[in-house]
Amino acid sequence: MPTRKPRSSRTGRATMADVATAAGVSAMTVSRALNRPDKVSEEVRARVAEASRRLGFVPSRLAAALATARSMTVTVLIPSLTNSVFIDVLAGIQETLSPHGYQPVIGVTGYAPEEEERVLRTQLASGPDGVILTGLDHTPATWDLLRGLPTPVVHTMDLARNFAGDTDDALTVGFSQFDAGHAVGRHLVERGRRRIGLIAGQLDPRTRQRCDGWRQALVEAGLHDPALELMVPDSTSVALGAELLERMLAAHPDLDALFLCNDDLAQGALFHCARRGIAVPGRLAVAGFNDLGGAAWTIPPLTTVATPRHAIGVEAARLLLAAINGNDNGPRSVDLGFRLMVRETT
Amino acid sequence: MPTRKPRSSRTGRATMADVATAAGVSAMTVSRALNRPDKVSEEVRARVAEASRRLGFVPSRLAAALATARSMTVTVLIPSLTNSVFIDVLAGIQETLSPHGYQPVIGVTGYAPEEEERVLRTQLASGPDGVILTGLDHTPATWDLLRGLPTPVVHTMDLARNFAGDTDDALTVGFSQFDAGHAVGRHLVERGRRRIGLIAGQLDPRTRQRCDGWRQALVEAGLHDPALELMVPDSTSVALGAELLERMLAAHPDLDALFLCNDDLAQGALFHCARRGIAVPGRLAVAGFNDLGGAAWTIPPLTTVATPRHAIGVEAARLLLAAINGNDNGPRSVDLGFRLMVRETT
DNA sequence: TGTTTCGATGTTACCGCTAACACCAAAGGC
DNA sequence: GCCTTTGGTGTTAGCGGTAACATCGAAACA
Repeated sequence: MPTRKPRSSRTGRATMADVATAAGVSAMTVSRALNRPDKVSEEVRARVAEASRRLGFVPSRLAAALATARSMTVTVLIPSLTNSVFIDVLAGIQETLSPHGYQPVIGVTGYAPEEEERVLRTQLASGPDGVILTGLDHTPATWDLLRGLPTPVVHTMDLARNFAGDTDDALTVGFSQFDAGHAVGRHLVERGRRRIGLIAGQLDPRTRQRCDGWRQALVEAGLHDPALELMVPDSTSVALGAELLERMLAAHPDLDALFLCNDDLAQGALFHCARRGIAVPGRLAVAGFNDLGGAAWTIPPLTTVATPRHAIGVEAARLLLAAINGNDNGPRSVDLGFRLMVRETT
Repeated sequence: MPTRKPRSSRTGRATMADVATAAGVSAMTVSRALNRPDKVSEEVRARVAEASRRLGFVPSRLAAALATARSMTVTVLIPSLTNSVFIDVLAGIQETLSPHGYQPVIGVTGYAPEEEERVLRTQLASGPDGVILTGLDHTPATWDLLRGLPTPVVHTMDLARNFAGDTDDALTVGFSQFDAGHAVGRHLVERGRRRIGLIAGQLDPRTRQRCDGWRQALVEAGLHDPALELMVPDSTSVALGAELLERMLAAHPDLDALFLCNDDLAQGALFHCARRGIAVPGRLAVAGFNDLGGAAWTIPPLTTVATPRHAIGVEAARLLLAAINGNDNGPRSVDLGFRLMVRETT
């Protein structure tokens, strides 16, 4: 009867104890050899490495996490996976956390604070070392949860000072959506436009802030006409942009400028103009938002607002890492600004 | 002196033992009340629920995972976060796994099999209950790792039968990249084009298969000219498409049709044509690949190949869930096909 | 009425790792 | 030469759950 290898684990995988036996040392020494090599003699280190390799040992992060109370994961909650804005933020987060051994774990909230609360609850069960959220509009229960957390929390895409609620002195990384919207409004005004409209979809708080900023700029110029605002809850798309512009022009043929709260809407609007022979910017000026991939490559190239999405992810992750490591003396709120990209549609 | 609440945990959070004490039962009963309510009397169930709520108890998934050897996580490895193709797949996976309580954990491989191996290694340390990979081109060591896994593995975006290596009878979900490329090539030939070029970036194995299919179609028609192939390793973008088309036209002004291996390249090509006054499809036919968001909204609308990205994610997750639950008698390879979207650029 | 059955609950022993402390031999100080 | 330091290693206990088995009272049965 052949002796079986002493793979003790239920999963059939080698455990630290197996490696210890094979290397003729204790489990603790194996742990040290792997995690704090300087604490172990060179000879033993080599024996452990060899045994470990031979058995194909993969240390269980689960067990380590349980023992050390550090999971090396970070919960990241975003509204949607299909909106490239959040994916860019996520990419920045992932690139920054990864080299430090932290694993982002993604939750999708569908733009709904209640769903966010639910997802956060389930994610907290796996004991993340930090949390990154989108926006500051959370349910009261979510704020309670966050307050009770022993780990740091960073909010992105918005700034505490722009939020109309108690933010608990939270860590925030973003830019002023209001100011960005305002800048677009003012730009259209300065271009001499008088009948300036607004089209928005996906009415999350950030979109609303942009709209508020735009409205404010128009009010300041004495040009605001509520009839020229078309806001729908549907998620944005090129098709929606074309459709909404058509509706708006039917009702207000005198429209001479338009702010669309996301570039895909703007792209749809440009398409509609091309199809209908509406001169851009001759008869209608068009501005978008976000400076997504193709914005510089529409015809004519789209005026829009470049938002620092990737940088927000990077900075949020940095702030979080600092907080995890106990550096709580850095900035609590980081404003990464935005840039109005004036191209040829205005 | 006020008595402190018996929060035993290091993290300050309530543990199951705390809830047990509060409810006047044993920890095991709490566990049962939460996980198998039918095994517990209604009265105790209520007491546990109440105590649990009062203490804000969140059961530690880590501890549960360690005890049950089920982490309820699935490792998902994708080449890039910024390519929307993989995000669409990911969204399908996430939507499908989530209702079953499984949490996708994402790893980014940067299109490099060696990096994939490295990322996989670190991810396996957290004991996922399943693995979903992109493509079938893995390092030998990766294949070894996968073979040794006690959990199921699904490969996406490709089909075992199209792969020129040993796939170990792996579970695969995808479509034939080769056939899709071939369909585009044949379509351009059938439109009567004679000087048909190819532009490709991001030369991963799937892109290469598309190119191979296209080439085969041209060879079959006796129209293949290697000089009309322009393949670069850079990642694709609208800007790159415009630039590469300019280069190709400079060298081959007689070009009358072009297949670009991704829609963003095609969009750039269309932009270049508009700028240079090149009639599409009059003088030059253009076809893209993937049917990304704006493809139907270019001017003119882009002929491209619609790929079932979301469905691939959904189906991959389904297959994986079935395998996790021991249903190994389903299909091992799922071909979700593709659709040639003939619009106005060809 | 005594025995069996069964549903509800408790006990024990881990899962795989690491913190904290114990231990021990060799090196260093006086 | 004796006592302290020190570097290397082992031991013990426990992280927060759960599987498996033990227990026990009441209902069901003979």
